[in-house]
Parts: sequence; structure tokens; C-alpha cells
Amino acid sequence: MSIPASTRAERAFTRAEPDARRQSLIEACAQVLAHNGAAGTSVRAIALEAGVSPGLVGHYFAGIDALVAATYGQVEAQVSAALDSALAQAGTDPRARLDAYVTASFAPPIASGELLATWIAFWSLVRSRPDIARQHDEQYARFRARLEALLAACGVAPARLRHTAIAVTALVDGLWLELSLSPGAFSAAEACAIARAQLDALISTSRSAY
Amino acid sequence: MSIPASTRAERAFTRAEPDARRQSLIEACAQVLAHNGAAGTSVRAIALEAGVSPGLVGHYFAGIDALVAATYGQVEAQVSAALDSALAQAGTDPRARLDAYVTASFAPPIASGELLATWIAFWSLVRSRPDIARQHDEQYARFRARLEALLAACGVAPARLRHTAIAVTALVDGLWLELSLSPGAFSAAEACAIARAQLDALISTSRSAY
DNA sequence: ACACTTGTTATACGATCGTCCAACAAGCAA
DNA sequence: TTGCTTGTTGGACGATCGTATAACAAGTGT
Repeated sequence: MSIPASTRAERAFTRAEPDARRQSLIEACAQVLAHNGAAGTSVRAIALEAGVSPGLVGHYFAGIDALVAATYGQVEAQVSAALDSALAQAGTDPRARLDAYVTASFAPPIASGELLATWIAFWSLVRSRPDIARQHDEQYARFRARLEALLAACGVAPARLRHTAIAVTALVDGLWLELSLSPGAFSAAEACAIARAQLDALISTSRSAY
Repeated sequence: MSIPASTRAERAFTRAEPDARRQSLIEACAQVLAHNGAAGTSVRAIALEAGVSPGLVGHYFAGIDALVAATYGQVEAQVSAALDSALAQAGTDPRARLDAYVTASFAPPIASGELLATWIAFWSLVRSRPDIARQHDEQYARFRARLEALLAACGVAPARLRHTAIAVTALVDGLWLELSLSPGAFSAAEACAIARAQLDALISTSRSAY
């Protein structure tokens, strides 16, 4: 009844470096999240996307939550790298650097409906899983700290640094979220213009507080 | 084998007004979303919470997505009512009304980790379901339109009205989101202060554009 | 009192879920 | 070669999912 092994045309077994396999599972998870949404993201779908048997997911990750968390971590690293790249191309003028850092969030690969699915899936775990809440807090703190440095270089008063960074982070997050959720409401170019205008207003008033 | 009907001690059957039943299912859905998160929200869990048999959910809603959408609609109505109430208590000064409208988003019942679960569950449906995307767009447009009216009363130039409203909406959304996701990052009072400062900056610069 | 409508229950059904595990394949050491 | 370690497979397992449906309970009109 069973098919003899000799008739197998496909190579179903390929061994990979553990790190590479982990990486491919993370990428498959991101793909499935982007295509099927959070509700349609299952171990089987991810394994299928990665071209791997379902059992292997459990071999590398404690559960699907851990895989989603790892995927979010990788997405965050990519976003961070994109911001770094924007910063590197911005030259030395403090204000230009700040603008580049902020507006990079509204261009690919950061502003993308596909990334949003990963973010939402991650957010849905924050409230119930303390470890994931900590991961989120760390990512948020990191983003804000870098923003504070850029703002300080633009002459924002130290006493206002914290609140200004929170404000800019909220603005960027809000614009990015809406841009990803419904691209028709306003354009990426508008988001950049809005953010720049807001930065103008914030920096001038904050500088006057010296 | 079967238990005679006469031995049933509990009254398992209670008929309700269709609207009241719909309402109770929506409230149960919100409860389950708040307690179990989006992943733990199933037809059975909702029916159990509402004290009703699972089949009844299908009798009132086409599917669980429709119930989530209805729940989001109700939450949005509650938020809108809370904002109206804040506006009603704000008096007649345009700037005070704007402040009240904006900062109300950072106080109960709007700023709440429980509400966040409903929002996230709804967001996760936006990308794949056009009808839900439309519902989201309408809600967003409604909020922004009211904000535009309040900003216009504060002297914001008409040409800047649209961008200013988008900016304030993004700021409020970003602050609200972070406040709900990780209450430890900053306090509600800080969010209010940040929003007020931002409004100051926006209105003064926008007024100067006359 | 009677049939009729309709909200509601309880259950059954097939599909899919996450997890587990014995068998297997490849590389490595001896 | 032989044995051992380990990445990998593929299917089994029980649980839970959304949905469909027949039986039932309470009004309602006649």
C-alpha cells in the first residue's frame, strides 16, 4: 500500500544550519501574517510557507507566540536598520538628520500594510504576556532614546526632551498607523509634510524655553 | 437514557427583545475581547459570557467578524459620547473646548487596556475585509471632521485645517495607543500636558500663516 | 383551545487547531 | 565501515473551532 521510497522524486529532507532555519521560519511567519492576517496565521500555514513540516516549528520555537515575538523582533531590527540608513544619508545638519529619521517611517519598507499585520499580531499579545510587554517597552524606549538625542542636537531644552520625544513618537506612530491602515486618507508625502511642520513648531517653542 | 424534561430545575430558556439580545451579545464580545484577547475570542466564549447557547450568535450575526465589527461600532459610539460629554462640560472658550476634546482621550473610559483589545481585533480585519475598512475610514473621517471644526474655532487657517487635524489625530492616537499598551511609559497626565503643548505650538504657527 | 410564528437550545458535524512522537536521513566520530 | 547525534518528517492525538440543524419553549392571533 505504501509508496516505496525509491519512487520519491522530490527531496523532502534537507538539513539546514539552525540559525538559517530559524531565520527562514521567521520570514515565513512574516509572509503568512502579511497574507493571511493574524487570524489565519497557524503553525501549519507557516510550515507550508517555509517548505517545511509542521513539527519543525515546535522544534525551534516554544509556541506560535514565541515565533510571532521573534518575527516582531526581526521586523524591528529591519526598521531600525532602515532608520539608520536614512540617518547615514542625511549628512550632518541636525535638523536634516531629525527630518530624515522621522520621515523615513512613512516610506517603504517601513510604511507597509504588510508590516502592519506583524505589528498588530504582536500588540495583541502585549496585554496577556509579560515577557512580550517587556519586549515592546524596550523597543519603544530605544526608539524614543534615539529621538531624544536627535532632538537635543536641534536645540531642544533638556527639560523638555522627554515630553518632546514622546510627542514626536506618538505623532509618527499615529501617522504610520493610519497610513498603513487606510492609505487613502492621506498620502505618504502629506505625512512627511505634516511631521516636518510639527517638528518646526515643536523645536521653535521648545527652544524658546531656554 | 435521556433526562425527562420534568427534572430540569433551571430555566434555560428566556426570550428577549431582539435588540436587547443583540446588545447583550455585543457587550459579551467586548468582555471576552478584554479578558481573553483577540486570539481567545470565539463564538463559544462569547455565548458563555452572554449566558446563551452558541448557536444564538449565528442567529444574530453573520459571523464572528460581523460581531467584532458591531462591537467596534458600539465602542466607537461610547467613545464619541464620552467626547461629547467632555465637550459639553468645557464651556464656550474655543481653546478650552479643543483641550477638553483632545485630553478626554487619555482618561477613562476611553484610555483603557480593555478597549484596546477591541481596537486591535478590529484593526486586524481592516486589511482583508473591504466593508470593515470602510467602517474604519468613516470613523476616522468623523473624528477628524469634528477636530477640524474645533480647530477652525481656534483660528487655524482654513488652508492648514486638514493637515492640522491629521496631525492632532495622529498625536492623540499615538499617545492613546502607547498609554493603553504600556501604561508605565508615561502617565495620562503627561499625555494631556504633551497634547496641550503640541496644540499650543500648532495653533500659534498655524495662525501666523494668515 | 388551537395552530402558528419565532427566539432559543442542544447537539452533531467536518475542519482545523497546537502539540506530540516514533521513524527516518544525513553528517560526524571512531 | 559502524555507531551516534541531531535536524527533520509525517502522521496521530485530543481539543476547539465555526456552522448547521432538529427539537423545543414561549408568545400571538384566531
